[in-house]
Amino acid sequence: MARDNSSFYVLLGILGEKASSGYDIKKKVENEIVHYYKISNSQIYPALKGLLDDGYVTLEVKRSDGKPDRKVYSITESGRAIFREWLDRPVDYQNPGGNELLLKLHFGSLTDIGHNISLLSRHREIQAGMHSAYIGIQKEFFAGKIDNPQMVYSFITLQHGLVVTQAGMQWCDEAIDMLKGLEDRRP
Amino acid sequence: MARDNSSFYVLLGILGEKASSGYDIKKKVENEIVHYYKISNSQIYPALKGLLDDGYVTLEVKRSDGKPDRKVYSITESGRAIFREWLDRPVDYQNPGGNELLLKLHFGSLTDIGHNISLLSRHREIQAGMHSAYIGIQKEFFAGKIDNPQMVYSFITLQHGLVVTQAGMQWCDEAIDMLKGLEDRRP
DNA sequence: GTGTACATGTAACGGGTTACATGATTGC
DNA sequence: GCAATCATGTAACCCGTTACATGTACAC
Repeated sequence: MARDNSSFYVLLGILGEKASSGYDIKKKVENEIVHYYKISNSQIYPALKGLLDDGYVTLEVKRSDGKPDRKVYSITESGRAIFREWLDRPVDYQNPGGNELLLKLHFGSLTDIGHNISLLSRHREIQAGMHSAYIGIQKEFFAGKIDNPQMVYSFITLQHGLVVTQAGMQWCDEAIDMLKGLEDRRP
Repeated sequence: MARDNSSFYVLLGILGEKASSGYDIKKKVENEIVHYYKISNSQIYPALKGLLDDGYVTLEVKRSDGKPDRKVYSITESGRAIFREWLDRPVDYQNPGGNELLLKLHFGSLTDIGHNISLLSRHREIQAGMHSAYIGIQKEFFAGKIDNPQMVYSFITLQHGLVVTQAGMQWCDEAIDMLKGLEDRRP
């Protein structure tokens, strides 16, 4: 695949569930994945063309009178394979946005539970690492005095990091528990 | 200003505290603002040139033998004005990253406490709105059965939204309290 | 002699956004 | 008569990243 970003995989993931047109995909993202992912027409349509060129999808044009023609794309075996490969690859924490994990979990049922648990465990570790780093900085704050107006603002941004990483850890724990429950019931 | 993104304002904010070279700015961002902002050389150096052209900064070249020359930039009155104007402008929640609030709070001591409180209040409202939307979706989940493996993953991503917005609200409350404390002591 | 800190920059690329273009049908 | 929904797409732009280019001095 020429371009190797998450949007290609989102398309493949959606097409993996159901053959769809660009329009369908847009709607689906807007209705279901909105909260942590966005996609625009100028990404979707060229990307679909690219996927078609690479043989990851096939195209069928459906004519319907009254409404415009629909170009319905279906995933191929090689498309499924490359998508699965992406799903199973560890999350890239370098590139920003940070929603790649959410995206992969969204499609979590397309791989095995153990893999999703390990994605979450790794995320938990990273959050924990950041959290304890923030705790370290917080201790320095408390060692000095925090009455200085400039420091209050630094403290507030620090506090943000603390609260968010804390919440992230909590979320991971809950999610892992939930998946372990599933795993026990369906081994 | 030709380009109107946060990086320009970060530069102005840093220069507002102290006249610095591009190198100094890079270090400062790496040491102090890392957690929610990154900047690279290829942004800094052209941006400084742009600020100079627009008259928001002035340049003084300091020669030092042994080490390379330092190009030290100082903010001008018009630079301060435009920075202050940015600070006082409400956070743009459209553009992603979502760290503009953190950035503005980082420089919070350069505007008045009341303004920072209102930034935080607005943020709290937005978080609260999202949170209750998530609660609504969660109710739908509980109405049906969550045993379906596909739904577990949707539930997990939903849970992420819930936990994170919850934490965001908590953070806002703490921060607002802190700033109100300051306000009372220095009115 | 190897790496790190100091210091300034450019080129190419990549991914995403906004805005625009087109055009039929349905409901108010 | 106007807006919304269906449906596909392009062009321009913007912001940011990676990688590269160049060169000194000091510490190990």
